[in-house]
Amino acid sequence: MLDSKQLRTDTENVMRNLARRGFVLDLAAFRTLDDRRKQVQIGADRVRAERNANAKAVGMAKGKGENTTALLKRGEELTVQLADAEAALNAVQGESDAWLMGLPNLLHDSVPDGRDETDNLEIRRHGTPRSFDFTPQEHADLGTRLGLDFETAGRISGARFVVLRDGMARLHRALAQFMLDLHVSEHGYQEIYAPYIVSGDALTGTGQLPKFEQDLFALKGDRTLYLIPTAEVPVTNLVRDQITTPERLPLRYVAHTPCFRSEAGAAGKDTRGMIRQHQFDKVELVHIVKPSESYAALEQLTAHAEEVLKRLKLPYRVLALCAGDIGFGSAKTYDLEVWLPGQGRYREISSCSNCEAFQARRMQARWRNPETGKPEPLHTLNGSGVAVGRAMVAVLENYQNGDGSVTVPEVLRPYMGGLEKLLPTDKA
RNA sequence: GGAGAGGUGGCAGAGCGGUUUAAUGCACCGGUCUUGAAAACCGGCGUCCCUUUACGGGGACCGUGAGUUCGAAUCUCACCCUCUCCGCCA
Repeated sequence: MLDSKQLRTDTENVMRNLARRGFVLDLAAFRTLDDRRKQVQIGADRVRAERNANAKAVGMAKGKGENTTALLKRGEELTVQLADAEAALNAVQGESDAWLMGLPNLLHDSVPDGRDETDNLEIRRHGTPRSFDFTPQEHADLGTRLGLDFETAGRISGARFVVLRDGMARLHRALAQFMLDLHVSEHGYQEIYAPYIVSGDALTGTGQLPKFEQDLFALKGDRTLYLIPTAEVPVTNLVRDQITTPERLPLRYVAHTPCFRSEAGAAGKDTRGMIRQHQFDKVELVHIVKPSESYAALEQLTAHAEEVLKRLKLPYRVLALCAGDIGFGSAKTYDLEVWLPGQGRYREISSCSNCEAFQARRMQARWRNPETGKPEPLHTLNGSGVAVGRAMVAVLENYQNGDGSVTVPEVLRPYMGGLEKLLPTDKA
């Protein structure tokens, strides 16, 4: 959510900024709506003030034993008037709020111009793609004899699910454990175990609702709950409705959770393999910081995610997403793309965003700024550190051998009982 | 699932239909005193919205939503959450 004061006083700049995303702010509609809201609110406040004064007068008159007939009659009139005024106010306010909730975040000045993913700006590369003396396979082909079982998953759950067996299941677990340990022991994060099912309010706080409901799995029940699409939702909401003292900042959280996405808009994309699933695991990093520190935090968070790939010795590059490709709630985003030899290209494995105050305003997450003495919105950041399923894809493709086996990356061996190689088998 | 208790400002905690629409304490900020600090004393101190150049003024908020009433933190109903006991259970 944008700052409504800024929207009113600095409308031209807000409009220009949003235009960089390709978002057209209907200035005239906003002004009309805002003026009407103001007028209706002033009217309702005035009626309510009179009603309050009248009610108080009734009390005083009764105390003195005076006749109250006229006052009571006036009170009845005012109550009717107030009901009308409040209904009008609720309608306008609702319209205004809905409109405000639908606006994306403002972009940071450093975000490059552009329309779509082809305009994203490469910032740096790390590692050199390995050269093979055989044609590297894609993970889905390579994995069939290693324990990646899409067929069985299809029978149980349908498309875009996977069953992992033996070495694959263990490798998957090892990756998550390794990442978690790195962030907790070396990067100083607090480990969080959080709910995988959340309320609509939590999702509104982080920005998935109301606009992106079609991407979520909703649960049937008396009240609507949702499966989390990312740990960002429960973990960022840890500070909702709180005023955090400055001494506690910055907060750095890490959580390993499954993520559930309906991928409603991705029909036909990446239908083969583990790249795009309805259910996948992710180790998520969240920073809650003072506004003045959020851009330093973004660099730090990104570096923490990169460290995972460095230790796994996976080649990757870092992109600054362009204005047209950046997410709804983010002011600036770096994507990490890992090299996949089977596909012969870099694929997204992490996305690190500074949401500035966008989420904090929606969820009333504040800190008391000692300079002003006032509660002010915090800045929130999140990033994958990293996606477990895609990391596994990257390990399989980069560490594959000509005989169909896969070498276990050194840093993962302690998590796999010292195992050095995953061997193919014909046993299902 | 059954029975009961309860959700009030950063925290604790009173108020249970009006005539101060939130007492009081702690914490916090400023001042007096002091070499300095503490204590004591004095004053200030919630969040959000609207309005005003400013001083100021108005409104909302006592878990959430609806209702009763001229008037609701206070009464009624529903829901959410917390705690205690019982049952079930990993």
